Amino acid sequence: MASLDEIFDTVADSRIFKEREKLLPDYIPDKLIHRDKEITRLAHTLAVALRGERPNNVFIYGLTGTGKTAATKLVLRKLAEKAFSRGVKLYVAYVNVRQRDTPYRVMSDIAEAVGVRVPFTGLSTGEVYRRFVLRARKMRGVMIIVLDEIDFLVKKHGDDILYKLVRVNEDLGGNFKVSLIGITNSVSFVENLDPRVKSSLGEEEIVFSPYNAAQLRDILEERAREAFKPGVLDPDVIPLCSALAAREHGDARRALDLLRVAGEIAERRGESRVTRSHVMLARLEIERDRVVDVVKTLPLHSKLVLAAIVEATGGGRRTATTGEVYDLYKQYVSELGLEEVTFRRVSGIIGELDMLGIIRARTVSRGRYGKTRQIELAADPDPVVLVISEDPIISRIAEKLGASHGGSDSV
DNA sequence: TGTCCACTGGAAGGGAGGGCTT
DNA sequence: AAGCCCTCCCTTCCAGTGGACA
Repeated sequence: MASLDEIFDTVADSRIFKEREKLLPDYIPDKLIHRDKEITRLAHTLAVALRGERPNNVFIYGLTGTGKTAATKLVLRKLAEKAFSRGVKLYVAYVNVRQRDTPYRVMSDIAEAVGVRVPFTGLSTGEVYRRFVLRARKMRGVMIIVLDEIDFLVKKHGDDILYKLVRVNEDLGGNFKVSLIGITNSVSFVENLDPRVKSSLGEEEIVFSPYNAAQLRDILEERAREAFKPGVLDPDVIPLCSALAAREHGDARRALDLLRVAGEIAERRGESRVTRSHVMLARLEIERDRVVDVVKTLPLHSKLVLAAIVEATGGGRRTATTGEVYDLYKQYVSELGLEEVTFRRVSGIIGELDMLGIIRARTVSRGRYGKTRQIELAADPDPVVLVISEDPIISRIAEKLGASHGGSDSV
């Protein structure tokens, strides 16, 4: 174990990083390579705001890590600077709808962007909207509202709020104009929108296609130049990160994460170069952290269902059905002296765990033997069991779990 | 060819816990 | 304090459903 002194010194006098922040997901460089076309398009569309006109609403499509958010933020940042220097009133509300996942929270963020203070609960969504409109009517200027990952909102809460926002200008008089940018990685969700919302939001559409491995390499090289000290990266590190990320539909964020975490691992070990093996370790560490984060925040019964899945699948060695999982779950619950949730709920929880990528559940029909889901563990069972055993209420059964899968298939 | 299993997945609603306004 | 409203987790009810089997 290194002494604290040593830890602080190795990090403070990093041999690896020059500016690690340049690899963080929220860092947006001044130039995004391989996205010139898209950025130009968006800039042209939004530029009319500088004349005080309302830009067309824009719909932006593209898979995760294709630069949609970064490009949008970049253009808006520059636009805001330009507006400021020209004395044009421009307001921007950026809302990530996955994090702010209710109509109420979305609406409060929008209201706060024009200076309306709203409590985080207690009001109706309609009231927040009314206050926003009241304030906005007294203002002049252009407002651009970005709804990132908009599909999440619609999936959970329908398109009522979009319908309202799309028509907000009718409530505003003429001095304050609102335009919307919707960002989504799901093309299919657009089909289910109210046709009026669809046509209004889609006044302009921009598609971000995935990066290929060569483009990812360019991006990483550019960023690595700023982030790392010269010469610390082994020559095959960037190609490896790009190749791994390209395999996952050209996700640049993923590639940057790999590179950053690989560097962090090298640094932690006090090594002076980043190698292939650091990248492979980074891959495991990233996945592990994700699993830990997700499982930690699960409600009690979801953890229990997950525990049941771990046991029913023998720590990921076989598949299990919903019925098997439910039986085990019931056992745990009675052992712990808790009340059980219904079958329907367990089925719902299984669906949620699938969405979170902790398990994979395929519905299959076994003919005479009914229709069920075939459930397999998608995550490494070790971190799952670890986190579950940290929950004071259920740690007792987690001990059994640890024994049952035995850590035999650990990393 | 129809039956029937073991579920799925949609819909509606409830109530606890939070916090607002008046 | 009363009266609302919101979110989260959950319940109840129920109409499907793919395909092995008789």
